[in-house]
Amino acid sequence: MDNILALRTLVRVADSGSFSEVARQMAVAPSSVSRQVKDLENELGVQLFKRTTRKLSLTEAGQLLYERAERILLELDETRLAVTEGGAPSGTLKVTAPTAIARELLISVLPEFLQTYPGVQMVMLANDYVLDIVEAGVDVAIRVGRLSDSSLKARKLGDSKRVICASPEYLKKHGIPKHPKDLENHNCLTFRDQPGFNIWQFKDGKETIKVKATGNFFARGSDAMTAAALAGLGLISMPDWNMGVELKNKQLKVVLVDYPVSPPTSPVWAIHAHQRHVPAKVRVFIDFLVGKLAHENFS
Amino acid sequence: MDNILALRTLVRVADSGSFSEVARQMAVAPSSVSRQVKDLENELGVQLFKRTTRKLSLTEAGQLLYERAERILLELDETRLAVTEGGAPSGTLKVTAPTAIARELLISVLPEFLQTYPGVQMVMLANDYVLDIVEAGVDVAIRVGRLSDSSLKARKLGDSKRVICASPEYLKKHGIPKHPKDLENHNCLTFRDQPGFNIWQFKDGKETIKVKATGNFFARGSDAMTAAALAGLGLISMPDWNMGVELKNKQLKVVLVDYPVSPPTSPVWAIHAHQRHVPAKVRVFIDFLVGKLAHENFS
DNA sequence: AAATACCTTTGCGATTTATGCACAAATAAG
DNA sequence: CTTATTTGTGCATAAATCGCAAAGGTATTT
Repeated sequence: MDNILALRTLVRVADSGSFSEVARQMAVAPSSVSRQVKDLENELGVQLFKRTTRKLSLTEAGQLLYERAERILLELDETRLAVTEGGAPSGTLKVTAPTAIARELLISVLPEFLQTYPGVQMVMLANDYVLDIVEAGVDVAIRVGRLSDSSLKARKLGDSKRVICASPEYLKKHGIPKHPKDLENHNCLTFRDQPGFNIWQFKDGKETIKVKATGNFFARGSDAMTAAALAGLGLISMPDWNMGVELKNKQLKVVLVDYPVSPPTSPVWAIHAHQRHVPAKVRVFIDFLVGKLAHENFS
Repeated sequence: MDNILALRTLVRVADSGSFSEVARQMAVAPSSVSRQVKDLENELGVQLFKRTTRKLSLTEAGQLLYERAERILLELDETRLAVTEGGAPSGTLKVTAPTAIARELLISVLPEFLQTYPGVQMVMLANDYVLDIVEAGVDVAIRVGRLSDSSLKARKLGDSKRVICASPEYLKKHGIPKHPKDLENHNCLTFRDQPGFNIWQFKDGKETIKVKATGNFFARGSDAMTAAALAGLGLISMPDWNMGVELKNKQLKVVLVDYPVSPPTSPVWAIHAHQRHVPAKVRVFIDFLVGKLAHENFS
């Protein structure tokens, strides 16, 4: 009775009342139908059909098996649908991303994503240290820059540019720098915990321009930096994705657009565990990110 | 997902958390276990286990399938048990028998049978004409004499003797016949619708003695005959199973025991539809009859 | 009554499918 | 670093399945 096909056959035979009819429906030889039922009978040691060559009817045992088999087959089909998600992605999606990107994503794309896929629930882990995604059971991680673990599959979401920007109020008050060298006369907000934190590098054609950024404010953490810039304290040098909203809302303005900050770009990746079968929720999430970020892409 | 064995494997793997362990339990090669799970994953297009070579854990989809598969497998096992009756006979047993035998059986063996097999319910069709047992959906038929349909399986329950008997009162009043010829001076109760109804034949060694039975009462139907004999109207010639109770209770007494009525015996059969798998209820019923009737056998 | 059409079942050859074994890759433990 | 155990893969073999053809049977039709 561990042969589901035989049970399916049994049910169809009971419904149609004919072996041949079922054989035609299932596009198999009538002998195959006959044998499946016979094997079932032999295995159970019970007659399932009363057969006169011209008429079929269920025996008592057959009736019992028919009713139960129908239930079981239904449950099996429901299970298949549930497990394959019926093609529709579902389940809990555990995502980790740097805090800044997490914030950006939360504001810009996640609401629409969750609305598009109602079956998906999301857990967002926003942290700026690298965690073991398989250890933490994370489905998707957003990473910037070089990747380490090759057992993970990565998909590029775009390139992140480091840009120099400030609030319109600040620029109106102190003027807009036209050349990197102008920065030496500006208030440059810097991290203090990075080595070389105050050396800003620019490209001018093939030349590299190094500028020592100085200012009266130091912050730690990208959020604090952004807040300081918003408050008009000075210029900041930040990956553009850290300020997606502010740039879009013109709360911050990019300067020195003709002098790309060096190193020019660093890739942004969506990575996920490399397994044979990528869950639909993961696939569609990354697809969604790629689609959303293709145009309004960190710039 | 139509492979139940794979589902069983999945459940056991999920329970034990090890492919090898399951392989040992099921006495198959570890590769077999691995492949069954892999095939399941491929078929569903979903990863079921997170595998690190040393640890196994269910994925979200795997957990879903595990829970549902467990239910389904349980139902399958229950179904198998229900259909095979767990070896215990059950269901409705449709029996047909000549009215007289039906009466005898009802009184003597059926109560004990039904008590012995609580799962069995009985429908008794008592009638003296031959019906098509497959047509009528009869499980067991009791028949006397020659059998016609060879597509049916028969088992002999015993031999029925035709005997001459009368009530003790009658015999006391008119005397006990010592020789068949004595019957000519007795009141012999006869059927009227059988050809030669009034010629009673006896064996005396190799000789056949024919006696013309005459009397002042004619009846139709064995019950009426028995009733007439009980009332002391005269002697009757009847198959002994027609009067099992009356003979046992000494309400009727057999005479001429040394002169067997000819033809001497006719077999009594239990017949049932000849099918590959005889239902347990049929088997045990016939076994029960044979056992019960082996000794107190129509005599 | 004979013929016809259709259904079920069985044996057999061929194909498909599953299984075990040996070996590789990977990881935890000593 | 070595050892032992576990999972996964190819390959040869064993087992199950399928379709075809033929037989046996039963209604319906001529």
